[in-house]
Amino acid sequence: MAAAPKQATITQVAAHAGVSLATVSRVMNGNTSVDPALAERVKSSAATLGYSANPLARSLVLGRTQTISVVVPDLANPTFQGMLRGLSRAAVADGYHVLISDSDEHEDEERVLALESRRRSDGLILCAPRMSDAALADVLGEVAPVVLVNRAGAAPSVAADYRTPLRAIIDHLYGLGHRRIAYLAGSRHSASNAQRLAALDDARTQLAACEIVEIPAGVDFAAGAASLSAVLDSGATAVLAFNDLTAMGLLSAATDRGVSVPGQLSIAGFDDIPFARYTSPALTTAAVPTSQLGAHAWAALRSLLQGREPAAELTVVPEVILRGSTAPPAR
Amino acid sequence: MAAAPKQATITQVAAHAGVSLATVSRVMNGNTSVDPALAERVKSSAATLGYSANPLARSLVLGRTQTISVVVPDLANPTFQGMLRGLSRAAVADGYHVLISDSDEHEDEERVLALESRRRSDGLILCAPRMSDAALADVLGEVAPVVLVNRAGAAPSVAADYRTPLRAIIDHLYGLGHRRIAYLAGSRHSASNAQRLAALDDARTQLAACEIVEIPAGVDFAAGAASLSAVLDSGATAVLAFNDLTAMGLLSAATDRGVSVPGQLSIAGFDDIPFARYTSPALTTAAVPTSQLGAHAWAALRSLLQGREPAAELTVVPEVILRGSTAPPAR
DNA sequence: CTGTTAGCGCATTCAA
DNA sequence: TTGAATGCGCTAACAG
Repeated sequence: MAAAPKQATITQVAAHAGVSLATVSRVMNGNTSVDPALAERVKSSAATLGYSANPLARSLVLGRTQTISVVVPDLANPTFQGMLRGLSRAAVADGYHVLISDSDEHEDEERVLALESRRRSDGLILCAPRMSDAALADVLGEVAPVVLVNRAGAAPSVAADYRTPLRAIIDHLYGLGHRRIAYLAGSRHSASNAQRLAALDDARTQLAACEIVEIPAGVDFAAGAASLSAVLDSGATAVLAFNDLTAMGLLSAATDRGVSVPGQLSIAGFDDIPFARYTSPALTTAAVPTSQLGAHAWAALRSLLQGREPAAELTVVPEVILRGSTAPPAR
Repeated sequence: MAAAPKQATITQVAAHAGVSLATVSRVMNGNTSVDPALAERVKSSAATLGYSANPLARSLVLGRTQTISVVVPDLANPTFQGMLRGLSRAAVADGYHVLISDSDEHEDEERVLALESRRRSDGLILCAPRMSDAALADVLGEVAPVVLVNRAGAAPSVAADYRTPLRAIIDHLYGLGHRRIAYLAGSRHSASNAQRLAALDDARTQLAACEIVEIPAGVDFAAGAASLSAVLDSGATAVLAFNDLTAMGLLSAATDRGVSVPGQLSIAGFDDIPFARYTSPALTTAAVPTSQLGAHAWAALRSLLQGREPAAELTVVPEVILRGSTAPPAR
């Protein structure tokens, strides 16, 4: 039962059809300079023998595998899941296969996996948020063609724009009348952090009398819940959470403590994870189009594979989703 | 920039070291019957040239690719994400690469992808819940060695046990004093459905005066919310939802309608999705160890690849997680 | 212990 | 238009 199914070879088809290997190869590859009658005979033989060319042998002689490799830090991370799906479907639609590697958030593993999987493929899509800039630059040359995801470097990249939608959320809150807003900071090393801080700075300088106080929190539910006291002490009437999980933690803690949302406190998240619409009240957030991000990554890599230079940096802009967790401040 | 990095070949290493191809091959593969001095010279040459064997050429001559393929219906489905991670990490630990295909829930696509990706790998792990038994049986022979996930067939399989934990949840509710329990039915075609119904039947026959009423619902949040009226009309004091999403929908609707949970109604879900612990009250549910399921799938396939026959069917048992959404019935 | 040779299965020159 | 020969890069017989 464990036996590999035996596949017919081109030699067998040639013998069956009474022609040479070359002719079979020509027919299978749609070369027109073959007598129609002969071609038909070959096709029939191929069909009865259930033949199709061995992709390995083909790869070896053609120098391309019709496969791309993808390295992600954690397959269980929702960010990469959507990305991977968009990527996979787009690549499959173009006749490519996808080799994945989960680096388990381990940096040196990232490097090894990238190099190794790249040799079995025609190009690489690299999600390596942890890797140092130096290490990244070092690897990039050895794995070209390569496309980076959510990270800049000496290679084409696709990334989500965090700055624009965060600023849009701030404008939304400001428009509702909020003048003192708290920002629950998450991971400082996150590639998106600089963008978020930039959006905060923009708002501070461009919006009259708009104060934004930064409160260290974290990236998960517990961090959000734990920050409630600090938020209340800050005097803020609205909160920008680092992500939806943090927002939900805060929302949950607020509800437990009898702080009404959005009556006494408005809360906005980021990411639009599937559950964001089901909290009470539903969460205002920004939807990162991860699937689209993956599709773009493939498009960029495909350009590279075809010898064209894609745009150096391609950006997808998350859409702000206004729900019930934000409203005008009390009184 | 799009140029592929040029890799040294075994011929170049041989020339550089002044030996034959065979010797280089022997050294690279750790064959001990090589003069230590020569071996050292070869290694040094390989190092300076940055050589490592072309995996494609190796695959062709060895007849194995050190790669396995995985076909899933939807990469965005949480069930497969954990599975894929467990699988990927386990396979990588054993020096194997993973080729994935997302069939986009399309049955004929499942077949094609399975066949095609299988030819680029040494074995297949197939998640094909939609495929008919006949179509499955048809494919199975052509893709061996193969391991099925969450589905029985003429091949080794790994699956989650839905019956035992569902029964355990029922016992939990019965133990709390509930005697009339509603079951929110989901997808009838689901492979797990028969198991759930079996658990229900077991309970009905083995627990004295225990009524279980079946209410058609669905598999998502909206379906759960929509079933509230039917649940209340049924006179049940506790509910077994098809999955966590359905449970959360019901919980949300109940809260909105002023029905206290677990005071007036106990609710249990299934799956333990990441957010289940963060609802108010937190959800009693059963945690399907998807990552472990993936690791088991790899272990079974590895056995097959090594010529051993693994257990025909390997089962992981979800652990029941008791949280705040279940309690003794009112009064 | 080392080198020579023959494929793995295929695409593609070059002749015919 | 077709067939014979060459090689993609490597491993594994087979000699020496």
